[in-house]
Amino acid sequence: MSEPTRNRRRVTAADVAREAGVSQSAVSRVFTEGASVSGRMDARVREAAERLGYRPNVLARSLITGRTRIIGLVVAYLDNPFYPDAIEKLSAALQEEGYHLLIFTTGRTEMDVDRIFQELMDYRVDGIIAASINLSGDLAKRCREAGMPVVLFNRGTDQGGISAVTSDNVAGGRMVAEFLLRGGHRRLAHIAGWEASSTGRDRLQGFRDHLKGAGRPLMYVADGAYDRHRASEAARFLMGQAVPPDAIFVANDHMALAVMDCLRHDLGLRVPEDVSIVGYDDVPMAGWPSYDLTTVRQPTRRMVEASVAELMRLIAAPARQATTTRIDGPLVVRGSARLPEDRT
Amino acid sequence: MSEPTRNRRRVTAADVAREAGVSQSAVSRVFTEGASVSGRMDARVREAAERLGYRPNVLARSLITGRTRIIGLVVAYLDNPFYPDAIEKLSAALQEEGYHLLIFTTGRTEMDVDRIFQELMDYRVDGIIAASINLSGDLAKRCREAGMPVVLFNRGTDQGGISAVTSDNVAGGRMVAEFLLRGGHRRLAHIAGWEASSTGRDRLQGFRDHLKGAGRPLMYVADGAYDRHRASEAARFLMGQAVPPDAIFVANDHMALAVMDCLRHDLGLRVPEDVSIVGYDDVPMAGWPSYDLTTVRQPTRRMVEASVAELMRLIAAPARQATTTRIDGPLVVRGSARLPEDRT
DNA sequence: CGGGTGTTTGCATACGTATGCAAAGACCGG
DNA sequence: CCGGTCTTTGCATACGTATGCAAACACCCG
Repeated sequence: MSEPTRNRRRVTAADVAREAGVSQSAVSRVFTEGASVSGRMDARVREAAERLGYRPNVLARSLITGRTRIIGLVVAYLDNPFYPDAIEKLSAALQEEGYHLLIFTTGRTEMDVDRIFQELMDYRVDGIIAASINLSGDLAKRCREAGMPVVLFNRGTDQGGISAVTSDNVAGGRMVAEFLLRGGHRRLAHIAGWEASSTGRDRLQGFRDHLKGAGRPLMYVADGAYDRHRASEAARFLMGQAVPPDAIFVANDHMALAVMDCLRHDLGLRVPEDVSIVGYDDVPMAGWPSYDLTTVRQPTRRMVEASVAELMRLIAAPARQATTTRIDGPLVVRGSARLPEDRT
Repeated sequence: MSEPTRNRRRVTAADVAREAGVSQSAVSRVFTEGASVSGRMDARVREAAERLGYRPNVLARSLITGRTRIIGLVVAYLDNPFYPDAIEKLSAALQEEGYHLLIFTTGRTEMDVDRIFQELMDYRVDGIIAASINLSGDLAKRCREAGMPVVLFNRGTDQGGISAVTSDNVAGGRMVAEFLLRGGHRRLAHIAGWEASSTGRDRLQGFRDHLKGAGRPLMYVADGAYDRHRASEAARFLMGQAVPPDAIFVANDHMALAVMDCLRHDLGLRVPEDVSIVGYDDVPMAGWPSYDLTTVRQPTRRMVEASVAELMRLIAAPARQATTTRIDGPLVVRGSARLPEDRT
C-alpha cells in the first residue's frame, strides 16, 4: 500500500463564512436542502462560495448525517456484456438520486467474504447492490445484519430477508421450451449457468418442467459455468453424443455466442439448420448480424429501476421487509433457432 | 432526490476503548499503519474490536489525513468492450493499493463539465482516472488546477500538465499501413474515431503518413464517431464509391466488428477476399471465430499498471510534473485481412 | 542506584460539517 | 405601541477519528 503525503489545504465552510461575514452554520444551512435561511443570506453565501470555489464535503457531512451517498457495487467481472450495460444504467439512475457507485470487484475465484465485508464497512456505504455470480449468501446476510441495505441484482436467493430483483427466469425457461417445441424440435438440451446460481437453476427449471409436461423430457444438461470456454466444451460434448440434440437452450448469451462459434467454426455445423440455439439476456452482441441470436430479453432498464427503487426504500426504512421482484421479459426471435410453423 | 432517515448507531473507537480499558487514541493507533503501539496493547484492542464488530471509518479518517482512498472514474459509456475490461483491471489494481473506484458516468451527450467537476469535488477523491471519450480538456484542467491528480486513460491531450497513458497510436496506425501494403492492398481507406479524439487522430496520422511515404496515399477517410451505427454508414459510403477500397483500417474494434457485419450481411461482401478489415484494441470479441479480426492490441494490463503507477506518484507528490506514457502493442494477425505474401 | 535514551500512552485538540436551542429579528393584528 | 407568533441566526456541541506533545514507563549501561 502506497504511503501518500498529507493533502493540500482546501476551502472550508469557515472560509466562506468569513468571506460573507456570517457564521459557519449559516453556510451549512445554505447548502442543506430544507434548512431555514433567508433569500438574502442565501445569495450572499453562494456568492462568497463561488468566489472561493467552495463545495461542501460530502464525507464530513456523513459523520453527522450518517449518509455517505455512496452505494457499494459488488461485481465479479465485466466480460459478460450484460453487466457493463447494467452498471452503466445503474450508475445513471443512482446519479439522478444523488448517489455514486463505489466498485468492489471480486474476480472469478472464491470470494474472500471477510475482505469484501470489511471494505464495505470501511466506507460506511449507504447501501449495496450485489451483481456478483459468486456472491455467497453469507456476505449478503452479514451486510444485512450489520444494517446495510442490500439488493441483489440479477441474483436470486434462497434465504429470506434479502431483497432481490431478477427477471422471471422460470417463466423465461418455460417460454424457450414452448418456442422450441412449437418449432418442431425433438431433442432438447441445456447448457446450464452455474449450479450454485439460482438464476441458472430457475432457467433450467422452467425449461425442464415444461418439456416434461409436454412429454418431451430434457435429453441432456451440461454445465457451462457461465464461461465461454466451458460452454464450448459443453457444446462439443452434446454434439458428440450418439443422438445429438436438435436444439440447445444456453443459460446466458455470453455462453450462447461461444456455442454458436464452436458449432459453426469448429464442428462445421449450421445454425439453425442443424441445431437451433437460444440464449438468455439479449446482450447487445445477440443482435449483431453475425449471431442474430434468439434469446430471452432481460429488461435491464426496468430491473435497474426496480433495484434502485428498492434500495431507496431500504435506505429510507432499513427495518423494512425484504422483497423479491421478478420482471417479465419477452422472447426476442431472431435467426438462431428454427421458427414455429405458424410463425413463418 | 430521496430524503433518507438518520443512520442507525454504529460501533466507534470510543466503544472499543471502553471495552479494552484503554484510550481512544490507542485504538486509533492500533489501526494506523506505522503507529507506535505495544504488542500487548495491539492484541487487547483487536480482541475488543473483534468482539464488537468494529471497523475504522475511512471517511472520518479522511478529515484528518486528507485521504479518502477513493479514485473518481470518469467514463462515458461501457458498450465498447475495451472499457469494461479496462475498468475491471483498474479496479483490481487499485484495490491492491487500498483504493476503490467511484463511478461518474457522463453518457454520450455533451458533458456537463460543471456538474461532474462539482461531484468530484464533493467526494474529495484522492485522484481521477478519466476514460471518457467526450472528456473535455476543460474538466481535466480544472481538476488539475484544483489540486486533484488526474490520469487520462486511453486518452491523449493537447494540453500540457495532464498525465496520460495511451498505446502508441501513431506507431499502431503505421504498423497497420505497413501490413496492408505488404499484403498487396492498393486502395486504402480509414474509418476514423472522432475528430476531437487524439487517439483517433494519432491512429489516422500514423496510417496516413506511412501510406503517403510509400506512394500510396490514403484514398478515403470517413467519420465513424466511435459508434457502431455511424461506422456501418461509413462502410456503406466507402463501398459505394466508384472505386471502392480494398482495405479499411477502422479506428477501433467496436466499430470494426460492426463494419464486418455490414459488409457481409448487408452488402454481401466477403472479408477478407473482397475487402480486408483491420481494427484497433483487440477486445475479446475480436478473437471470436465469427470475426477473427486482425487488430492492433492495446496492452490493457500494462496500460492499467502504468496508469495506477502514475496516479500513485501524483498522489504522493501532487506538484510532480505530468507525464505521457505510450505503450507499444503488437499487431495481432487473424483472418480479417489478406496476408502479406511472405507470411503464408 | 542513577542517568540517559527510546518507547508507549493518554490528553487535548483539530479535521469539516450539521443541528438543537435560545436569542434576536420580522411581521401582523388589536 | 405592544403582544403574540413565526422566521432567522449564531453559539456550542457533536459526529468519528488522527496526531502533537508531555508524562510515564521500560531498558540499558556505568
